[in-house]
Amino acid sequence: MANQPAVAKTAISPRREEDFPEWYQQVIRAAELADPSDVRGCMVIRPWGYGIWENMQRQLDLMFKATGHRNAYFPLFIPLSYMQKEAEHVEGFAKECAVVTHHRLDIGPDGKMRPAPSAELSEPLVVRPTSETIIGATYAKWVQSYRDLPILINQWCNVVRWEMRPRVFLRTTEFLWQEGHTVHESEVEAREETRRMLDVYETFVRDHLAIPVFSGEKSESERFPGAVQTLCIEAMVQDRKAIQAGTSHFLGQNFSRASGIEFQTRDGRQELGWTTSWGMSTRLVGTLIMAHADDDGLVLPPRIAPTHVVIVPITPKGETRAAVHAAANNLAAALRSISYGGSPLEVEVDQRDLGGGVKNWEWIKKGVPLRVEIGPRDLESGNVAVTRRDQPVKSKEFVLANDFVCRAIEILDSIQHNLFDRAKQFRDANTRIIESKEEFYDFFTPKNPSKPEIHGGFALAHWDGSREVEEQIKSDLKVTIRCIPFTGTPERGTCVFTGAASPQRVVWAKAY
RNA sequence: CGGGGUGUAGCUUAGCUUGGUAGAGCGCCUGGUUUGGGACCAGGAGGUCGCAGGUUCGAAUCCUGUCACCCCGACCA
Repeated sequence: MANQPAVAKTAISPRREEDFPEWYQQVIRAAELADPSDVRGCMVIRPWGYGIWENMQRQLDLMFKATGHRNAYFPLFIPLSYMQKEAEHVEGFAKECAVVTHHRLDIGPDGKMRPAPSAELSEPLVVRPTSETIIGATYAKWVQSYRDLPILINQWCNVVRWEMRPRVFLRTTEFLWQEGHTVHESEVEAREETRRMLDVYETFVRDHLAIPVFSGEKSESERFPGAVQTLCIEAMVQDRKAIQAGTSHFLGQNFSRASGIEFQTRDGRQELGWTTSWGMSTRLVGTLIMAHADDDGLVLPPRIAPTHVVIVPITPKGETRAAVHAAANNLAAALRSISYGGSPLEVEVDQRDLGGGVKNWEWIKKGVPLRVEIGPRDLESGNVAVTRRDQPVKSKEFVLANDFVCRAIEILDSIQHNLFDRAKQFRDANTRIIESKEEFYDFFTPKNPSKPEIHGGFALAHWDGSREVEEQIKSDLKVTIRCIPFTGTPERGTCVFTGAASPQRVVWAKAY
């Protein structure tokens, strides 16, 4: 007998605990979500990954429409002068802007193509890192009266931020996102909008991505450049780091002032509009991966999966092949007639002439919620073998095909809830109330500094509100305040670092 | 932009010290046996060894330059 390996073979290597960043890359590769591109910092989003993004878009779009928003599209290019309009905004984005300076190529003296010196733009164009400025300039033309308000617009588009250290989905130079931009008559209304859209994100991430979040406000140092207030939702992924899953900004009158969004009020005065902006991006795909995937690959919450059920026909003998395929297709048809989350169940029959094991493992790595095998033995019994992706790989269950059809939605819902519960349990287990500086430093210091193990988590600790403390902690531990959480009953206390008064606990963590 | 490292087939890589113009595993293709946990047998395709120059009869190997990428620091959805 050969030696049993110490740990079961996993589809993804290394495992999460061995090397989390490398595991993440391998999951993306194994699940065929995306490829790194020849252009540094950019990615090719493959159909399986794009399918997930499309489902995110579809669901969020419904939610935006339901809260009164409409889609529009604004230019990719922003005149350089627009970027200068809001001082903090310029400072925040200047270091990561791609700039277009020419509008033609020609052949240079060395015989190679180059931007034609004769075709230099009189004013350089910035590829949008976000669209506040150009949308603001447009809104300034649209708004004259309080009757023109509110303006509630969203756009789906790509943006470019020239990042030093790209990582697929998490931090790419070009990424896809959604940016909402609204103008309101009053501060109260704009603040309500800011909070409403954060709640939309929280609901979406909880109910569709099965990820629990802390929602709250950013500290001043983490605020969006130019915003008065930045709200966010913060998730914990499996290496216990925090990741911002969505943000909503109350911009006050800063961008209105910069862009000249002015309107006549009900009592005849001229007033600046109150604006908001809010966004979430393809980063959520990365968040989803790091939140739920395991050592065998991706694990998709059913509500966001491009395919809910994959049927794998097992056809060992030639004479039963046709009958097995027919049974598989019948089952698929029955399942497709069921509605799930407002549209038909997505069912794939994998008829490729490959071994059952090979096919199964491919779907495991892609994270399909339910796998169903139909083989010759099932033709008479009417059974199918069902495996849930949230259960161990070999936990196959034989059930009557008809029963499975009846219970499919129930099982998917059960997977959805199980993934959420699992993620919440993980987060709660790694969220610690911390009362002293020593405890805090201990929590965020790995046992093995040369090759840090997965450690830390969320620390709920009192903070005196000073920027100095934030900077000290960041430089000592790379830990930052992820948010000042919304809480019904703030618990007063004293800062664990300075002993000064603290109005409430804040969430600290290492972050992506 | 500072410090360190690496470039050989789609991926992981051997060979480099001691020059003799490429080998493996996985993947891919063909045929067959298979198919209910990643199968097997046989055959096959794929590399101007990052790029440019130099030394040499001869360079993946030695020298010079250059480019790219990775890791660690400052920035970030």
